[in-house]
Amino acid sequence: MAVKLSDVARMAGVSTATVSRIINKLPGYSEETREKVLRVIEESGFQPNALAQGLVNRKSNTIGVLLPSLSTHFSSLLIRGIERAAYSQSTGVFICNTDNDGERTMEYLSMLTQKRVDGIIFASEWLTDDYANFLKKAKVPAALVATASEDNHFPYVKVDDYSASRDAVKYLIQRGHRKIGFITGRADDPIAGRPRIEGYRAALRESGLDPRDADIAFGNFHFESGVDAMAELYGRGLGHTAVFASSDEMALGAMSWLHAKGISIPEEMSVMGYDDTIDARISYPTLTTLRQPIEAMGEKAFELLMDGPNARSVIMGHSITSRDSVRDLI
Amino acid sequence: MAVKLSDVARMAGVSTATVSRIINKLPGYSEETREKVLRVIEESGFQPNALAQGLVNRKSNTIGVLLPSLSTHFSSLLIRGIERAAYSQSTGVFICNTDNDGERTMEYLSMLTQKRVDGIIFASEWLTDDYANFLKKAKVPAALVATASEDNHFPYVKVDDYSASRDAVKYLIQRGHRKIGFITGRADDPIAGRPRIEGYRAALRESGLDPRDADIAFGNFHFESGVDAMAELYGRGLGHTAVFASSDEMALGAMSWLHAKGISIPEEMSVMGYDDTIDARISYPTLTTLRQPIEAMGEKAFELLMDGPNARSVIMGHSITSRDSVRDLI
DNA sequence: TTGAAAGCGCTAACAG
DNA sequence: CTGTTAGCGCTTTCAA
Repeated sequence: MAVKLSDVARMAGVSTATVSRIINKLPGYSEETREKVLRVIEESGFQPNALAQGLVNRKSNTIGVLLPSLSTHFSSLLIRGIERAAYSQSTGVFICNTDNDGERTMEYLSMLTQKRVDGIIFASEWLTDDYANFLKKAKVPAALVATASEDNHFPYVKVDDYSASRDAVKYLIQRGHRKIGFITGRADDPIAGRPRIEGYRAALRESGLDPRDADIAFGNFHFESGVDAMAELYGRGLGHTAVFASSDEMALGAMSWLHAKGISIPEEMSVMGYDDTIDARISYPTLTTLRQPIEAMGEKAFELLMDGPNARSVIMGHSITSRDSVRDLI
Repeated sequence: MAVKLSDVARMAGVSTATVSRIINKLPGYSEETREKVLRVIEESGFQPNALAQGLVNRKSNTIGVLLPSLSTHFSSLLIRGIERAAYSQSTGVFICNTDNDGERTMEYLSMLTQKRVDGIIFASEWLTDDYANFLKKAKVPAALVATASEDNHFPYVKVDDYSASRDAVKYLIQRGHRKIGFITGRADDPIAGRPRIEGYRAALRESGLDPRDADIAFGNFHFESGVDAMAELYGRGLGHTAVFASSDEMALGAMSWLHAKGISIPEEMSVMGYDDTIDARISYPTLTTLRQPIEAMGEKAFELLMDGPNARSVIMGHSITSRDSVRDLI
């Protein structure tokens, strides 16, 4: 069995209370005893049992992160941000891949509350009433990142998807594009779907252009769906000179289709992405994209959790990273 | 305060022992009491405190995963595999990004043992004596994935890097390539460096070709290093018709450089990768690559952990995924 | 089939 | 400055 606090106490000839004070850096002992105890700890290899500590302190120094996918660069960056912030506060991070499955999500929610995590970060996925109710009943602090919830009860951190999408399209318009296709999430997606579609339309309208439904094709943010959507869009023969995709991955999918058809980028077709993950750097040509500060959003989400009840939602700024996939038509 | 087991016991008019038996599905109660207790649990929203359970059971149903990076597809796939296996056994996964930093690694090792994880999976990074000694002293079960250790004390799961590299190069040779460049990790890397270099050389020699040091350029497995290595290799003017890179990411880097120079792939230069992550599918042309079953390796690593002392290391099979980046010269 | 009670490893009054 | 002791929420003999 591992050495425990009482062993240390005995070996050092002091009480458990004293050892506890020392390892927790509380006041109440002489420098002399401190050194002695520390030496015993060192020699014995004592590692306090965090389960016992958590039990009495009602704090596990642990959080959970729920996300719908582990395989996108978006997730990776988010996790990195969260992990970095958590590490700096000595807290452990449980990762939970929900696979977009309601049942898995509920089971993870339950597991995390049983493990008495100090908070839960819910990422990229719409927070349904079911989830929200569970969290409220279990009284687990939660923060949302890159999403929001029905009733706005939980603090969130995200970019303004409407403005971001609008700015991206305006960027293309400024460069002389008039016929702009859009590959995005479904309109019934209240976060990455509808607002971005509305932003796209607003940008066109503000420039006196006419947004048509046929200019839009739908995907699920992953590569393959970008390939398919580009094929569909191009097949409609609308004469687009540029296409804006709602994720870098879908933009790469679009580019892949264009390459395969021998349509040169950006000479014959400009492509713009959304996110600015490393996908945008590894593509050829490199991808001009709407940048979300994903890693910073992850860090911020952790902070929201730590802020407790007085946490305030934050809208992070977006920006445009210009690379080589958009042609200047002017 | 959350409702606890003793609350449930009181409300159901039974003892805590009985409730405990019921939630743990142990024998020793009538169907009638079971139903009553279950109803109370349901109505009260009781969630057993896993910290308390862990304290008495000496089992936390939790593992830790240490990896040097979170931002590669390799990591993502590995985590997915581990998480899937863990989820199926109701165990939580702490992710720990060491950033290839010894100090962070040691701190995480310490955090994980304090949290009394049931095991630690150590990925992609050479297990130094320091780490190994810590694990042995703390008596935490550990398993290695995509790596191994100095003293071979811990079970591991990996592919045979030597054979894999050799097979990849033989594949190129079979397609008529004679001048083959190699972009790989440093020779002092005992896993992804040296063995792959030796495999490369062996393949050449076995075909009567002469492996030269100048045919090799070094990278760190990431995209940018692939770009640089390709530039260097090409600059040497050795007339390569193919280049083999020790990671898909580096292969994409190489392709990016070739694209930029107007060198067509695979017509003027064939490119082959290693891993078969989604990077190989999103590139254009799609990448022919040496496939490691990364996700399965993750699952297997978890199983090794659960197998306890009688876990046996396993070499996973590799294969070659043919796509469009290698030209047939025959 | 059930309950009383000791104990898992630690913290925090409280007393000295 | 230091020790005693009563929990934290659960499991598990042992006895009934």
